[in-house]
Amino acid sequence: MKGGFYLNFDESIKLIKRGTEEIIPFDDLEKKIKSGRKLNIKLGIDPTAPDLHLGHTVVLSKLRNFQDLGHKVILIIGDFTTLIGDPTGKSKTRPALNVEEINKNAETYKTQAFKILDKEKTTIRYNSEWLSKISLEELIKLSAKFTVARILERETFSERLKANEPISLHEILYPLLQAYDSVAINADVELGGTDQTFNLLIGRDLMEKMGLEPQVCLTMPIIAGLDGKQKMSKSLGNYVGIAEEPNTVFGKLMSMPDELLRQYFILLTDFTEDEISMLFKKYDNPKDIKKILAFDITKRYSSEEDAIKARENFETAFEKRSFPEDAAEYRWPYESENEVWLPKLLVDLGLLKSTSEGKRLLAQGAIEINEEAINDEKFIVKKGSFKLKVGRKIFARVI
RNA sequence: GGGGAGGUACCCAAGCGGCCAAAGGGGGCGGACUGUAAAUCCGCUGGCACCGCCUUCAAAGGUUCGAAUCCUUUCCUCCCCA
Repeated sequence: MKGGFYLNFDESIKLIKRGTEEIIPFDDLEKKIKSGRKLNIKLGIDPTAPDLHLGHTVVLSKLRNFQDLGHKVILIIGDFTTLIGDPTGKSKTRPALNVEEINKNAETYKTQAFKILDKEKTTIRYNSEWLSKISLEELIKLSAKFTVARILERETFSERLKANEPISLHEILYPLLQAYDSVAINADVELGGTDQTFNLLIGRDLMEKMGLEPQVCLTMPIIAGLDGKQKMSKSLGNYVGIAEEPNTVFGKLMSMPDELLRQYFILLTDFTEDEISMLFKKYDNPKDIKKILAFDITKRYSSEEDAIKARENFETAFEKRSFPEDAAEYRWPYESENEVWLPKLLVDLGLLKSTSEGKRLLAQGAIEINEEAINDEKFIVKKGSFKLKVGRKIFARVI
């Protein structure tokens, strides 16, 4: 996996195909690979969501495959297109971001993406570089190459139309601009999730219309989030971020639905199909397989040491339901007060949002101090060191 | 440009002068049960030292003892016609 290596044609194709949803058209990909050229592999990045989650890694890992085969990856930061915001999957128009936010997000993105990509083999471009220079005349000529019907046939738009939801005029330009990126860098292959199929195809179309060798569109499945139903996304809260605490990553993965196990293995790890099948044969309890998955992914984005700790933490906190050794430590947050209403303390420690919530949890017997449930809504805590458990997931040592 | 329908809590959606901190569903959280999860059952779900007070029903004003509900203006969305 690490570093470049040589594979013959069939092996290369096999590596590229693993886990993909569609390659359009597959023949063109074969031709391009056969040519022996160093290919331009494009991925467009939306700088609105700085925190990468496992959903993003699916595509990034595929890019990494291309890098390992010696090709050139070009990440395009959509600093210009973000003025529009990709309408894909959105029922609402997005607010535009300002320059500082975009730059900050792009930086965060880069640091996280290089956990997967080979920095040396990655080129980063900002699409304002060429898009901001397009004149109105050029834009008109560009948009003349596509019909309204063609653009509106896309699901996102047609659904919104049907549902009487708004579509702003500028949103329909988005696919065109993304397509223009492909022209600007002369892409050979563009990657994306299946939700990007339409945009990728428009890129292919435009390249052809402008006399370039059209790009191959390669789509990866969109992985379902921890709820097992909707796609993984930060706004839905069903995500596992790669920069999250090892304990969190491990814990979240352990709470995913069983049905997703196989898919996660294929798209998020390097286990081969055979190895995965072996695991399923070897273990009866999906929990054990999940632990292997959680361990592998935690290790991938943190370290082996962290992964071991996270696994231990999980075992003590959830399997044995005892208090984890390395629970986060918190200092008594007051200078003069030596005792305080418990919900107030929880808020001041940043563990809860409101005292009302704390009061509710108390009423539900969800808060424990030194492993003893507190049921008194008016409970006063005294300064000193103690173990605090709130609900199932929050553990803290107050000192 | 003309006519009509709308904007309610995280989301969908009731309410159309007081009994509304606002039905119902979804989601989330907690408890039970488990394999950690799913499914199921029960409970909670604006804030505040909290049997009371404070801020919420697109925004700003107004009517009223009293407004999410009535009036005015503004902003936003959809539909039909041109």
